[in-house]
Amino acid sequence: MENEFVLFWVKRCAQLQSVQLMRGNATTALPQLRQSLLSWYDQNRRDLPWRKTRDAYRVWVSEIMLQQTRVAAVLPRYENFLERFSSVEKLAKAREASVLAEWSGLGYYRRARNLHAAARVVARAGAFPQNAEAWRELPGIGRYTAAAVSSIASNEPVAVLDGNVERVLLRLHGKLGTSAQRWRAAQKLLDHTRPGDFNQSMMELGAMVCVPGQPICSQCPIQRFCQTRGRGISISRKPRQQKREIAYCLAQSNGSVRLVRRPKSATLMPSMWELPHCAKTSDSDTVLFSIRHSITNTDYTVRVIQRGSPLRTPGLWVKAARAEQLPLTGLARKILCKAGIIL
DNA sequence: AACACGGGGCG
DNA sequence: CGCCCAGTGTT
Repeated sequence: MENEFVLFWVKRCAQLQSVQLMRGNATTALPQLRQSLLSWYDQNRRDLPWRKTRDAYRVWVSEIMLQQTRVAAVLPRYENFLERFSSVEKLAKAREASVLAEWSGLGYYRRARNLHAAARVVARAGAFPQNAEAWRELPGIGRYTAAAVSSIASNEPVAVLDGNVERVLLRLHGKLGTSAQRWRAAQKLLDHTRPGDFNQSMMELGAMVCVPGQPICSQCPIQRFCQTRGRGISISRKPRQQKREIAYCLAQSNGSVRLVRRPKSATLMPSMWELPHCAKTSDSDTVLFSIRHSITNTDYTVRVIQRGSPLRTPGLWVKAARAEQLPLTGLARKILCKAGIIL
């Protein structure tokens, strides 16, 4: 009886706090929300390699890699990259082709080019930018990444807004305003004592609990403050994937493979290496294997062809060991791996 | 505000 | 095989 009475008041207070939060005059609910989220994060956060450090360079590299890219895809590549380019000075001194080769398969290669160019700026300056506004001036660093790096590495109280945070905000408040309003909402929520952890806790919540599709509200630490609590709030869909077919030639000889370099002027993956295209096939050609490769909104079915007649293919003969060090496109790497030519 | 830019995982 | 994920820079 007494327990029920207490429970009633706990719920009642939660309701009142939620209302206050929604109306924006909420000075009591906000600290509790922050505390709940941070406690949850402390106990449930995934043990990711970039969370073991607050080193600006390492945080920076992780944020660039994680742009538009899943954690699972970054995981096997992050440590390798940092081993190869162990400091911002080392990265600055490297050739762009080496950086691209290490990035091969991660996609959005402009990220790697910008990271490299920015490393040269930082190395020349002799110091990392000291706040988000300064980070923002480097190529490849937009508003999100500047806030992420600065809050995590330097505890600057500046909020991040990415797809995860937007989804959390949408469900928490039941609506999403304009872009400017979203940034303000995120900033208003931010915990100023632990800004880096708070930012990560918002993104972690979006990734693990407040997921796209059906959120797992039973596990949500801020359910009490949430306006929607799992009621059908979702983000609009993307356009369908187009299907296309394409063929490449796989020509081998004496431990070498035929490769072509994309034009420097190409819009897509300039200067990177791939297999020669196979425009048309003859009866003597063999389909070694087919693989799927999906890029943005195009879903490719790729046939890998071995020429029956010794047709002249463009490109250069490249030793297998050498090919591995080239900036290969993800697809080229995938084909060479599947053919057993590289690892 | 719209578009271009890669690639992988899941069922 | 269909479906899902989400920052930066340019126009």
